[in-house]
Amino acid sequence: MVKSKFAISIHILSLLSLSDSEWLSSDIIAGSLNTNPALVRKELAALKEAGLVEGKEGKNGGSRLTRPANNIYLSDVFQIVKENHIFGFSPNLPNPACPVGREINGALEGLFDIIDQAVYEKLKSTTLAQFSAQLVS
Amino acid sequence: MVKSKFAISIHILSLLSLSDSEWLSSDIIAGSLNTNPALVRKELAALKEAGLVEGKEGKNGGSRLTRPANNIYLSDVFQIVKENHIFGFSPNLPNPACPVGREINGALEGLFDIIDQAVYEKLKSTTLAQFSAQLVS
DNA sequence: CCAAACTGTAACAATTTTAATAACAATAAT
DNA sequence: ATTATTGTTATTAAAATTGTTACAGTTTGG
Repeated sequence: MVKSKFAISIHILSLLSLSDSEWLSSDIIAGSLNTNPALVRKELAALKEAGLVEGKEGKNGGSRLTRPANNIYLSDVFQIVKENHIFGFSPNLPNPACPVGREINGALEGLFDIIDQAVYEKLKSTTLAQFSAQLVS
Repeated sequence: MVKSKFAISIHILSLLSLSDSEWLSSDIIAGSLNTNPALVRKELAALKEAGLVEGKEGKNGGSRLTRPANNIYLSDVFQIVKENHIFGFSPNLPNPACPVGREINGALEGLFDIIDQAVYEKLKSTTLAQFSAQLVS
């Protein structure tokens, strides 16, 4: 996973969640994130592909949630942005002539699956509505 | 956290755990990891600073565990290599003129602490001895 | 005591990953 | 028609990570 994708997606979704069904442009969102609209659209593309967000092209277009924020779990977001395990493997293939080198990645894979699952379960206990409510108190 | 540090440290510690109190050189360890001895020594430096490993300089020197592998928890390793949160923040400071931008990082910080803690607890349930035993079955 | 085998550490180079930017066709509103 | 906006691709720039080299300092064994 690209480390910061989760934070960026949560930020975007929080804005959409609080904008009350308005179409929000990538320009406005980029302003809050202090980044580039094209970057925001790339992130939005993933959220749209996953069905969490819908887009409207053309003038006065933008993005909005497809379902209420209290029906979106932070674990859903994790699942969307998660491309790899949270922990990474060593960049080089370990030495297969060594017993440890031969077996380590398989063992790590099993461990990493367990960790990913634990994070998923933890994130399942918070909805986007609960999270974004903190931001306007 | 540098993503792959955990995997590399676990690999090193597994080798030390299975080498039965012998001093293991960074050259041997690098051979199993298929990387450079200097890189291994850098990782070892962190493990030594944390008191998990001790080094012996000079000829026939090397590294070994300071305590039995069944008294080392994978959570100990996590704590050593973890420099930041598992999840990262967006690289830019969010816009403080936006209510969401102003509050988001604080809210994320709280969430990230919870996630780190969940991972820590999960890793606490496995010892280095249990992990490395899988590698030689 | 000397040569050899190590560690520990710093500095630097190379590579890879990530983020930023630019560009533009397509679409919709006014 | 003109303007605002998405969706997408390509490219450049920046940052992070990994690899490499070098060498002083420490032990061991002959």
